[in-house]
Amino acid sequence: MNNPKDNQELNATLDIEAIQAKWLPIWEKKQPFNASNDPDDDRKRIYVLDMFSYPSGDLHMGHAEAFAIGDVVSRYYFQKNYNVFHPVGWDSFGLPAENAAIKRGENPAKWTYANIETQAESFKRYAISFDWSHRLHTSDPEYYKWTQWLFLQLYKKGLAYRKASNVNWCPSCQTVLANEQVVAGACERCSAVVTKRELTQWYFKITDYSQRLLDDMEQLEGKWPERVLTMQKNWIGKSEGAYVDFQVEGIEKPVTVFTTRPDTLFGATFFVVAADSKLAQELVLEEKKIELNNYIQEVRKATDIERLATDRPKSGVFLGRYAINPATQQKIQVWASDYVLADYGTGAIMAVPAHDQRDLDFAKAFKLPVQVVVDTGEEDPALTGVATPGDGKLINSGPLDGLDKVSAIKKINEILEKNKQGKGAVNFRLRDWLISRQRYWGAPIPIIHCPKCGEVAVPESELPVRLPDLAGDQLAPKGTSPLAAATSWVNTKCPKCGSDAQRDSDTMDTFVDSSWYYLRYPSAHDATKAFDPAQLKRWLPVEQYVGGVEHAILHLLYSRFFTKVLNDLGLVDFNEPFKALLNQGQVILDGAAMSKSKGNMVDLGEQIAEFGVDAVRLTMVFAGPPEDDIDWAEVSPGGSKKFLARAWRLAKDVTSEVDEDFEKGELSLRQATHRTIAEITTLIESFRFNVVIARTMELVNVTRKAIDTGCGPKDPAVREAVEAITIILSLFAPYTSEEMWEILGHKELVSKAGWPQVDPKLLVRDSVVCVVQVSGKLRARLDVSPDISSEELEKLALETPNVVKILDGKAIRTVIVRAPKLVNIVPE
RNA sequence: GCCCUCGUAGCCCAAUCGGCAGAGGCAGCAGACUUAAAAUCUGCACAGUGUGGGUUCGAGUCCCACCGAGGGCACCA
Repeated sequence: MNNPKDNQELNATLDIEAIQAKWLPIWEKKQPFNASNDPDDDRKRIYVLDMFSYPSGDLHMGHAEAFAIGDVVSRYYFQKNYNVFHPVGWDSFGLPAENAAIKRGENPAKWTYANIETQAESFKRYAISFDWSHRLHTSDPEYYKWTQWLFLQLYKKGLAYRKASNVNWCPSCQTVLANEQVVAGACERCSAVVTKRELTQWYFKITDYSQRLLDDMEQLEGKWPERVLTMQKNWIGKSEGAYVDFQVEGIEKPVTVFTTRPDTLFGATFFVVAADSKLAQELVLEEKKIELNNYIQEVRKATDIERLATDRPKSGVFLGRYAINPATQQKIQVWASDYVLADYGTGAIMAVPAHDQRDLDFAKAFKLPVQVVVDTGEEDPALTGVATPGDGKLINSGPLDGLDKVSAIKKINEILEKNKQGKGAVNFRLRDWLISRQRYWGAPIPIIHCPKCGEVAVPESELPVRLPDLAGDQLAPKGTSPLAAATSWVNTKCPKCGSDAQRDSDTMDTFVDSSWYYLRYPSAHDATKAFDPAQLKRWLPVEQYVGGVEHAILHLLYSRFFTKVLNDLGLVDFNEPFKALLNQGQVILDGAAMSKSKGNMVDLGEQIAEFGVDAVRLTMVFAGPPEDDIDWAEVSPGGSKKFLARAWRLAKDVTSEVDEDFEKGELSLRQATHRTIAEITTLIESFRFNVVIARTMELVNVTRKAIDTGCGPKDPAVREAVEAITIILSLFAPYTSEEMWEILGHKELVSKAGWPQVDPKLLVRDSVVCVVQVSGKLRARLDVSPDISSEELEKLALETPNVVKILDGKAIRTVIVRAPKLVNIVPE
């Protein structure tokens, strides 16, 4: 069809390097993605946010996936002519910078800000549709000033406090960790085995918000991944039950326990307190003290991982004392054991071995009595060694006899309350958030310790409390904060009384920084306040948040907590920060997470050099549903590259003029185009981007055929199809689509093109295929009008030759008609 | 141990309400173009949906059991 010269021209390959070099400076100059703050701009507004980056080096494959996915959402709303706010920033405090600084003998700022610059350049090259004018870094004093200010607001409300406690200690990071940062007994960051230390630390009182953190999830239902909501629910861990008071012989005040099974009170045959609790020390008889303390020593030696092993035999010490079961008036032994936790409930339990496996294991180990009080129909736990925690009829329980679990709980709670021996109660697994860290590269806690006045808040006018300029060995971990050794910084005057005082030398967990950054973005450079209420009104809450599931119970829980606190303080007028959440998966290789130590890293820069930015982005989004992991060994960036070149060639083939009247175009291609647009619109809004791309590929194939063997390159329908393809591709492949848009003769950027309008007339089909089944088996296909009546369709189906043959004169029991798509004939 | 999600072609993945198992891609094969290769274009083949039951006119889709994979929680009383 074409002479060889033309052929060469038509098969020209897309020079990716060249178009990247061509468009990057143009975008840089035009900044097409800045949000409008014009009060008269009445377009719909939308805040699209990606979880910000930690500047540990250049961008990697994980960033490439997450930001490619977030960018589809952002660019889609730009095309829909929304006023989109899609800001960028860095979570730039944290340990990796500090460790690098120690190695290099520098201040962490140097490494941090160099990495930020590298990532910023990479983000630009990767063509993420950011509004760069609101850029922030959490390690800037202009930012952490407000982190400190927020700490003080919480402090004033009694939501930031200091207490001595047995805390998680990471021996490798040389700092304490929050509960959320301990994963299966190991440090979330470095995987070192976490140990316990008795230390005085700062906490945020997140437990005050347990119930609300649960209740408000109702707003997120359906808009956050189910998995994340479940994880948060589990983490908050609400248990309903009762407090029950036990008298202990020789002790004045009763000891209270928390139980979820007050109905089994008559089966409580012994009593256990946490070995490492104060309570154990109060209850232990003098002559048992040495034994108890030896035991505690033993327990302390065990790591969390050993402690958590479920097959570990129960251990404990009899404290020499007896408690009185308030229901049976029986004397029961009081023991101390490490299977009871000091910081959950009251640190003491009533043990019901018949109906709780842990208690039964303990009873077996120390030959304590077992009393069945619920008849579950199962065998006697004392004989089988298997506790029966299920529901059944209460027995051996006086007034509770014959009741089921729910009624028994209700009744015993009434009795306890009447006798002032207890009451119904709720307990949560969630612990307060430990926020102090014994490291340098974080926001200093704005508190001064005065020998006369005690804890004194740094006056707001003196914020920020800047970090002193330390470097290299000065930052080396010593088990206490490096700031403590910076004497000229630590030593100060008490703001209240003026006497010699010392600054708090701990810094805040970096999760504090990230708990409010989304509030800072709209007024990122406002030096007078943390965030601007007018701007918050304009943009918040975040409409669509995009990020990894690894933050399900860290950043996402903390941010929800912060928002609720600020809501209570009257500083924000919403109580959930992120209306919708999209979790992207990980990029893995050969079924395993990529890691430097395994040496199976895929380098993003190399992938981009080989396939181009667009092909890498397209591959990330086409690989599968966004939340699935992408195994880079199983996907084909080469295929993406080929597809993009194929699409680009379409643009080159179009020979009609820019202002073509599409109405004059060939009908079947127009219908295909409009059907694709209609379908893609709903697919994008449900995040099914892989299917969007598949549909686009289909349209490319159809258009190719139309050009080569159909209506030809000059038909207006071809231009319409290629323009639609170009605009759709602009969500995934910014460079290729920009180039295509220009080839098509447009002067504006493709990001300003606007989402193509669907003409409903073109969605109507003049005939559809109707499936005719006999007993559910496909027997014929009919071409029918889409608005055919059921009666007519049934008649047509019954007349179909093949159907007549299959039925063979048999009587018909029923005919199911789903006009116009299906008829199912069921013979007797 | 408890809870959740998922098992569709050699591979990655599609399949509104239960209604023709296949849209798209990778890999494969064949052809066209080419001196040849690459590139490009065209065409082809491949599974009956992890297994066993059940509900239904009809099940990839709903229910039950089992197997397998992934994830979460895990001495939280």
